[in-house]
Amino acid sequence: MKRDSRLSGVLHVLLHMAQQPGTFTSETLAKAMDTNPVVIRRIMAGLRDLGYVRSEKGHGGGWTLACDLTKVTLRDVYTALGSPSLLAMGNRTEAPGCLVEQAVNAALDQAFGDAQALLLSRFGEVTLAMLGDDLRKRLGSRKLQGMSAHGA
Amino acid sequence: MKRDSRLSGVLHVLLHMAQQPGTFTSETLAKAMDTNPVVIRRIMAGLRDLGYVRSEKGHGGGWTLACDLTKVTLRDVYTALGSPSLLAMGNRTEAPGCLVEQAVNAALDQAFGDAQALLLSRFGEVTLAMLGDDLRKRLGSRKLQGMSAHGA
DNA sequence: CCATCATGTAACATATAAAGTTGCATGAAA
DNA sequence: TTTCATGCAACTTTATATGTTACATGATGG
Repeated sequence: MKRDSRLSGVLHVLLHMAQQPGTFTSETLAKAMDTNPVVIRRIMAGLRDLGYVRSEKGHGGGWTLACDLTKVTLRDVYTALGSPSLLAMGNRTEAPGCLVEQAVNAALDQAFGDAQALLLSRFGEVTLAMLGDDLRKRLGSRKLQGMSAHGA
Repeated sequence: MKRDSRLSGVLHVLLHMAQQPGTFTSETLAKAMDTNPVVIRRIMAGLRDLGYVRSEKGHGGGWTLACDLTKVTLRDVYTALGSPSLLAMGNRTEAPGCLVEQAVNAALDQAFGDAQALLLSRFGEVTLAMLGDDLRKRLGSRKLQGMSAHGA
């Protein structure tokens, strides 16, 4: 399966925006992420609907942060993306008539459920502000070497 | 992403075989699983290479179990499949130059790593024999209703 | 009012990986 | 030597994330 990197992508966008106040166009963000503006709008749509960011059209328009970064967790962002499936593996058949399959599903579902719960729990423990703090640390040590955030 | 059901599938096959001694052709197993014989051979190849099952050609040939079901865990089976990726999500870019991306990756990798470790650990706790026991329980209660393993 | 800018969205194209299918080679048994 | 079964390569199909194009919508500045 192709790995889903939307969560990674949207966090990257949010963290970039958190680095300085103001509005950012999809094109600006897309360039920083080396992707297409439409992709930015796509992954941001859910966040807008939930009020974490705002978007405005026309001159001077673009995206702005509209939430308390200390309150929004990775889990909130994940939910805003529509809670895409976390696991690459699944049951061959859901609700099978075959008892053998039922036994297999029961065993796997147990493990899958635990892993999903753990992931969501971890996501819930990390706020965007924490990511920003970590980033500032990285920026600090990098600045000592005279390099920028995107530096080679 | 399309969900990988090979682990589910191969466990189904093994559990079917464990229900009665003897050899099973790929075609027989494929019919029970409602799939193609080549798919069976494909998902069984790794298990054969590791000695968990044997395959023989020609008249009377087919697949036979060749392991102690109390010793082989779901993790062993997973490994035999080639340890396919467990998570549906991943980082947008591995080893990025962008510090923002590095911060995002660090946070996600933590959660992803924990979830993977938990899954592997759970897999390691469940043997094929345990699956068989669970299946027998299910068969028992179903028999009281006059139904077979595949019965609708 | 209108030209410009930016988002919103649909539609289409591409990439990747699992699952299914076909064809044939290999080898064992009757 | 015919039949049966696996081994395997190559191809098709399907699903999904990602990328791209085109155009509608609406806001701003002239």
